[in-house]
Amino acid sequence: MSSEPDRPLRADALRNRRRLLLAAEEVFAEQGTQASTEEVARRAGVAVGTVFRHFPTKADLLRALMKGLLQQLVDDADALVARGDPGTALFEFFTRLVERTTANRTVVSLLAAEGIDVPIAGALGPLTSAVQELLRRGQRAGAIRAEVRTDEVMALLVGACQGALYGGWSPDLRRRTLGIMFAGMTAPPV
Amino acid sequence: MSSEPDRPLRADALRNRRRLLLAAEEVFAEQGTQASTEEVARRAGVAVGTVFRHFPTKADLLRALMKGLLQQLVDDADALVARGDPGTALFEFFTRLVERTTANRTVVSLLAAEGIDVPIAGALGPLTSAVQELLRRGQRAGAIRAEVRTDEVMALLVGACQGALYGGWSPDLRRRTLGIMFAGMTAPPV
Amino acid sequence: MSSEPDRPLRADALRNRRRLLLAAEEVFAEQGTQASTEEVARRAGVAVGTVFRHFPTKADLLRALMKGLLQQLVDDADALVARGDPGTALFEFFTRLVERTTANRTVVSLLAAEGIDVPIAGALGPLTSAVQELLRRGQRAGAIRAEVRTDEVMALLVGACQGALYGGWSPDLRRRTLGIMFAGMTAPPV
Amino acid sequence: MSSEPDRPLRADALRNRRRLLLAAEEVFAEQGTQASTEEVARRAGVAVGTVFRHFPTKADLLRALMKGLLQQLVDDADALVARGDPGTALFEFFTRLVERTTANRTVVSLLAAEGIDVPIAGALGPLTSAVQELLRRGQRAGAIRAEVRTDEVMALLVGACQGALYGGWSPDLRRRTLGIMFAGMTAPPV
DNA sequence: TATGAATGAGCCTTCATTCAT
DNA sequence: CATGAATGAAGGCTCATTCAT
Repeated sequence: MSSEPDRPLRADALRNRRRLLLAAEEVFAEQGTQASTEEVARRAGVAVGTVFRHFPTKADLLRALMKGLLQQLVDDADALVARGDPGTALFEFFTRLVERTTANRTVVSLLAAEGIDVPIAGALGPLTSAVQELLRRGQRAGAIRAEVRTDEVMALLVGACQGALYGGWSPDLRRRTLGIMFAGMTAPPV
Repeated sequence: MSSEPDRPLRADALRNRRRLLLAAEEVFAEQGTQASTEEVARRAGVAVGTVFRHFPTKADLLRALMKGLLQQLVDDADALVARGDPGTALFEFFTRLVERTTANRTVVSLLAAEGIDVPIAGALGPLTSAVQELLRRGQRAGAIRAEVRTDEVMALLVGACQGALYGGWSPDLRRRTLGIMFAGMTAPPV
Repeated sequence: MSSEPDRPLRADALRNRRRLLLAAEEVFAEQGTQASTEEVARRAGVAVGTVFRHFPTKADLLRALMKGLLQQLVDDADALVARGDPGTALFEFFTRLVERTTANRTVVSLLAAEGIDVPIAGALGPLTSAVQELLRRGQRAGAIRAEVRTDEVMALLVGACQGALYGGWSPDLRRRTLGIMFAGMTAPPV
Repeated sequence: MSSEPDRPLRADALRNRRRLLLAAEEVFAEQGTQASTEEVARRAGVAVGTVFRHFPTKADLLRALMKGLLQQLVDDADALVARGDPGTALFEFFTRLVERTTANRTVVSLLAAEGIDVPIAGALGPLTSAVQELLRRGQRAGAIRAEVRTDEVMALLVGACQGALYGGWSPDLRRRTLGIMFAGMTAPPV
């Protein structure tokens, strides 16, 4: 599910790797990316050395984490492509993502991670593709204006997540704020 | 302009205070709030001790910086309230703010500052008031839907800034993304 | 002998812990409790981080040191209780303690440590008990007056150590000064 | 009264000097000699620069303070020499000094000042002379044994002060502890 | 391979002392 | 002379990373 290793690992090593990613997600979600590696190790029930054996650098750990999280998003989007109502699938995706972000700051925290030079643009590729497909279907279904492009949608997506995170949106505020974004994608431009 | 001191200072002290805030803005904009106080001092051309004489704590420096930056935003908004076209003033404000953020990550970096317990909600008060006025006028001018509330607008504002910052919006992308937000505020909801 | 760790440690860690306490005793004895942690590390031949791994705070190090030193005193007193001549054991204890203090200001320096909130009164408990027993035996042997109480004896003990430390008592002066204290405990009051 | 300056001073400078010594006594009594020079200045109602104009070094300030305090003790002792009951004057002096110390840690704090290399032994000279005289008279009056020497008495004095300071002697404990010292000076040795 | 102790650069902050105003 | 801002050397402590066990 989350971020496969580069090469086959012994069963216990693989288990540790998974535990670590889970623990890291928790810890960074709670405390931001400044949380210490020690804390991640503690939460995973291993020693620091183990963290560094699996991820030679804190940045590597963050990268792996992000890769896994992005994959989940892609899977989510793909599922909506496959089974969702074309007219609302994109909006549904937005809503879910923001909901998740509100409760879990990891994705955004990672996007915002200042010290880690993850080639985000590149890593975002697969997610962008999935969103593109959702967008295309929404447009075909007549629910979204034809001129809307994928990069705007991605921009809105990131903005919504960040805004939700640092603004602490309530469910109601979230609904109304996204409502405006959705209306903007539907209606003719100003 | 930016964050007045609590008490009258000698000419040289005042000059240093200003230099410090300027340097801090630069440094934190470039490196995020984790940049060292030492670096701020170096950039300002003073010794560390001087930073701490003016701002007893790093958090105090960040607070002062934020206060000044917010004040600039409020002034900007107030000017638009006084002299702008009611129908577009709010949108104009959005655009300017995002433009500035794209080039200067400080505001956003501060909003996102995790370690600093700035009473952001409180400090945002005056800005919120100014935005509220811009919104009200836009609504009176018939350019913005009546149901749109201030908190959604603030949410969009923060989201736009954050998105622009971490997404690295080009001028074109910025125009289109904000265009969707504006359309959403103008048009009837989905 | 001196201040056991809370939990089992690896051989090398234990060795370092001991080295640290030894170095700390030396350093604080020479320079007082204001000596830097860095200096303690240097003397112990380790890096600062190691000091803080063993003792999260300078105060913790001082506490541990004091605990160990007090334990030595208690052991010393207990030995005199078990094997000493009841009539002179208490005086013997006084003499030994002061002798040691003259050469090693640590105990006193710690007692006087102003910044460290060691619950001295509490920590002194076991020592007080041992002294009490020495006193009782001295009284039973008819060598010390019945009215003398433990707290006076402790007060004299502390005073003697402090006096010896800051006065730099010579062996002869020490003998005569303690002689007066002992005479005071033996003879009827003025 | 307390520590005259080396050369004549302007009226205001003299006033400041006195204020400073008073403030320093207060501050160091409360917080020990580690209290900051800034705090002394604040308490005296002057700027730091003024402190350093009068006392080029913190150590100089402490030295001056001590000189003044010692002078008070000497005056006290001299008064007892002149007007006290020979048989009890020395004991009276002990009691007063310890009483004062219990409430005011300055003298002792200074004696214990680790960083300041005051030639205490030398500075103690006049006090020693006065004590010597008190002792001599006590011995002539038959109240103190002939073999007791001045240095023992000084040693007991310092010990009593230090003990009282760090032990926090209650009035009762003080009486009993000094009682033993006095008995020891009166009675024949063990 | 896992452990967890050791390392050491770097951070924030304090404070005696100097010096421009 | 007084003022109080500036200096800069420490000091305590953290934490990513390395390495002996």
